[in-house]
Amino acid sequence: MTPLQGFKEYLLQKISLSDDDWSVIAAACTIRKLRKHQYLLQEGEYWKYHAFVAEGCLRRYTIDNNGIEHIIQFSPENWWAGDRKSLMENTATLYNIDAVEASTVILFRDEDFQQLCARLPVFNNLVNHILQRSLNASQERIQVVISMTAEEKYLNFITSFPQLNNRIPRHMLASFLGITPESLSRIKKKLHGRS
Amino acid sequence: MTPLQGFKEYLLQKISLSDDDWSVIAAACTIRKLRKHQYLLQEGEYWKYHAFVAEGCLRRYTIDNNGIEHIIQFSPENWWAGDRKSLMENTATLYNIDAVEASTVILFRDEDFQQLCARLPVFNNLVNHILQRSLNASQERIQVVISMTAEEKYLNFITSFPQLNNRIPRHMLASFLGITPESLSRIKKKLHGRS
DNA sequence: CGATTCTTTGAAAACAGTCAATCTGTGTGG
DNA sequence: CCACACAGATTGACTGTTTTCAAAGAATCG
Repeated sequence: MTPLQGFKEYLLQKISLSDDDWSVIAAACTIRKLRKHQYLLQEGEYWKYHAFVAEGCLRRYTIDNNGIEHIIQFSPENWWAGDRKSLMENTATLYNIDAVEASTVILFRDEDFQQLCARLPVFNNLVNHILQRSLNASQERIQVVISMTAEEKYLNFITSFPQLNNRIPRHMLASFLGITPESLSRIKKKLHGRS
Repeated sequence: MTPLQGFKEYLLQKISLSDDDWSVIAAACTIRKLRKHQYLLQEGEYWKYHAFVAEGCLRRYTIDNNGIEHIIQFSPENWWAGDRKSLMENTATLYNIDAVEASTVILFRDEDFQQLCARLPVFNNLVNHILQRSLNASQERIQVVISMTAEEKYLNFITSFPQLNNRIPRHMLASFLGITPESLSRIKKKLHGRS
């Protein structure tokens, strides 16, 4: 299945589209392949797109003064990525986004995306819906990180995102959970006995 | 200034509205006064509104198995409150929302709110804009809690939200930062010397 | 292979949490 | 108006968790 077909299926799962609607959308799509570790966005740049992850997995993170990465979010296939803040406010982004695995993203220039929203109300609704879902997910994550111990956060992750657990290097999982790789290693040892 | 006038000013700061537009909006408003500690929403209930905080300050929090409160968010005047997840998915809410101070909120029933969005595109845009801002704020908060020590989180809070610092009891600030009241007390002592 | 990066392990130190007691301020009822 | 009760805030001693630093094993990639 091509990335575009994947995106079409994703859309059809959520909303109903005529063939015409789809051609309008498809016309605005740009496909970009990313190799593992390749940047989609780097701190200081200006983000101008909306990005749908068709294949692979991206991460969004910051780097602190000590050079430590802090992963805000993973975006596996069928999720969206980007930095709406940079886009909305036309400011330099504070985040880095790169590919955890070789990935394929579908890019929309913001102008095209806004036109799609204006032209296809159903598309606009979907966008809002996704925004709300993102906000919900974000707030659940806040609750997790302010209320749980390292071990609880790990357990919560492997039950909430079992499919991601195997795809992501441990040090990135540690960074996502807000703990050190050493701590994560010890927690795993304690829980699973080995490996 | 009445709560409704406050809301009107808030809107006019962000979007332009004709008098007719405003009367349509005002017609959908319900005003609710909350005493300190009074609930707007309690875990297990179904949330059906959109709520604008005109005066005072609300908090949204969960209570864990040990009976400890974890504050996800404060909503002072000119912010929105509620639980979109419960609203969207028609599920029992996982959160509690109550008044930190005596407060006034403006409530919109969801049906009315949707009608406003459909009827006034400019209102719909504002809602999206707020949603995006909320998401940005949420993600900044995630970064703070996964990357900073207790002391850094406290310092970040008092510089980012100086106006809130004086209005909120210390134990609630501790809960918001994800630390214990005792730890917060010691951090303050260390930093400010006293009080 | 060989080099780099990732992961694990160990020991020590820093950090934050717990429990219990004391102190403070506020508000209420006698 | 005072005294008391109560919730919130602070302090101290202790415990437990997590980090740090250093090193040794895996795994991965060119």
